[in-house]
Amino acid sequence: MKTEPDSWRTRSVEDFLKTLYLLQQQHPSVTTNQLAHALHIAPASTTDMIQRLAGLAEANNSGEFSIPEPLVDYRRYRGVRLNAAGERVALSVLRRRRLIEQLLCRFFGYRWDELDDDADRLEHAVSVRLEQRIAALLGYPEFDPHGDPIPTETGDIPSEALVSLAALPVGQAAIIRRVDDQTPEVLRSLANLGLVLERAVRLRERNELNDTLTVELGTWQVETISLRVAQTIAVKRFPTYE
Amino acid sequence: MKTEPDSWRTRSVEDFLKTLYLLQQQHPSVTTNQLAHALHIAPASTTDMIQRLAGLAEANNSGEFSIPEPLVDYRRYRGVRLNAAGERVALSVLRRRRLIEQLLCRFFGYRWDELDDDADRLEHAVSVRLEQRIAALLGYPEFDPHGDPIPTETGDIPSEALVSLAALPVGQAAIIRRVDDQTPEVLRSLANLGLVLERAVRLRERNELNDTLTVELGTWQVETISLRVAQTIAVKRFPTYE
DNA sequence: ATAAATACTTTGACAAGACTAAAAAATAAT
DNA sequence: ATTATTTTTTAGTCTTGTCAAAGTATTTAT
Repeated sequence: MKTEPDSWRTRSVEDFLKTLYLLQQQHPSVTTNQLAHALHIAPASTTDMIQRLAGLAEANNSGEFSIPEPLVDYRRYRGVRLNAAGERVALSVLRRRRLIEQLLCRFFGYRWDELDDDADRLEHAVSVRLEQRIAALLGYPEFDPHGDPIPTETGDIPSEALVSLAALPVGQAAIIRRVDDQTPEVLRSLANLGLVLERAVRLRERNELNDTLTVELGTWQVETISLRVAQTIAVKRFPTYE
Repeated sequence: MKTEPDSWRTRSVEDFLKTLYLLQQQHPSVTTNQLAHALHIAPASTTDMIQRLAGLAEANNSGEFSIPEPLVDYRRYRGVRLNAAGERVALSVLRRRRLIEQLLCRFFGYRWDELDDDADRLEHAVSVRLEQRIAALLGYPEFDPHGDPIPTETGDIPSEALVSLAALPVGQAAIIRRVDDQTPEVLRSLANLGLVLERAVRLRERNELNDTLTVELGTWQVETISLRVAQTIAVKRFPTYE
């Protein structure tokens, strides 16, 4: 009876749990199709995976493939959710991913819009030991290059009281902490405008007519961005500015 | 007609080419069994792979699996060799591998006997871009943590005139440049004795009776090692010492 | 209330990689 | 030179992960 640990944590299982976790942040219950779309696999394959992770593997094609315990709650046609065990796994995957992203930025000069490809590939190749060393080398960072929190080894999630840049009152200063958009083009254009993590900004004007916002950066620079993009920028309110 | 490049460079193909290259350093023509043993796969699987890489894929089970051009010369029952194209690929795999090993040592504090597991996993997950950045971060190193040369991007192999520590005349001083043994236990014990890369040593005595060598390290330290191990230690002769 | 549209599941298939068993070729021994 | 042994190859099978197509369930709109 081989006890080779974690042999069930294949690439596709880890991707699945991570993606499910992220989708759950927005929708309380996640549908097969949402998952299939996010994972770029067919709905049929998604159903397959869900059933395996719910512990209903028997009937299917998928050999034995034993998972130690169910990782999701699932009722057919009714969507799927991570249970406590599944969430633990998802958080550990997310931790590794975000540490890798931070490493690529800080030590290898990647821009925040160039991370996806390489992080995807490394994510499943980094051992626990290397993950720990990366965390140490980076000084145990709490946030990744997009400002997303990096779960700790025990599964705690660092957090700050953040609001959307779009929701800031006019005149209020704040510091950019997180950008939820992942589109490379958007990230690049934000960086070009100077809207990067830890940058202090002040909301100068809200133009409801054409759905734009004008913000001040430093004393002289003034930039205009769309309301839609501003909603994806999470900021920490800051009492004084300049 | 999709031109997705390098989709044929799977993990097993890269491992195969790398291993074949290393075996060729010692034996001019490499047998199926040698490869099977080194790769830890069955001889039958090895034959399969050889035939695919030689461009003889048709008859077999292996779907289409198109390789752009043959990478090995092969005559059945007569062994296999890399051709020029295959050697180029092998060297690029080896470069990536050795850069990774150097990175793990220099930035993540791995000892030279701890590299194998993690390097094996990362080897196939590092993109060309990341490989270039690693090389830059490390200052374009010429040798890996065991002293093996790191091929350049153009496939050149840095070299020095080295001899085995076992072949040194008594009294001769030299600098340790490479250790060919990969066994973790041996590497660890060498490191414990102080026999590490770049360390200066002088051969004090050769004891033919019990096949051992005695070497001086610095002024005071004297250590004894077996002739067998000494043969795997490549050194650069050094005119003066101390 | 029922037809149409949408969402989900099942079935069957395929590809890559690896294995076992048995046949064939090459090498060694008598 | 013939037989025995070893090595290599062939043939067939298994596992994991993927997809397409067709069938079933649920929801929506009229």
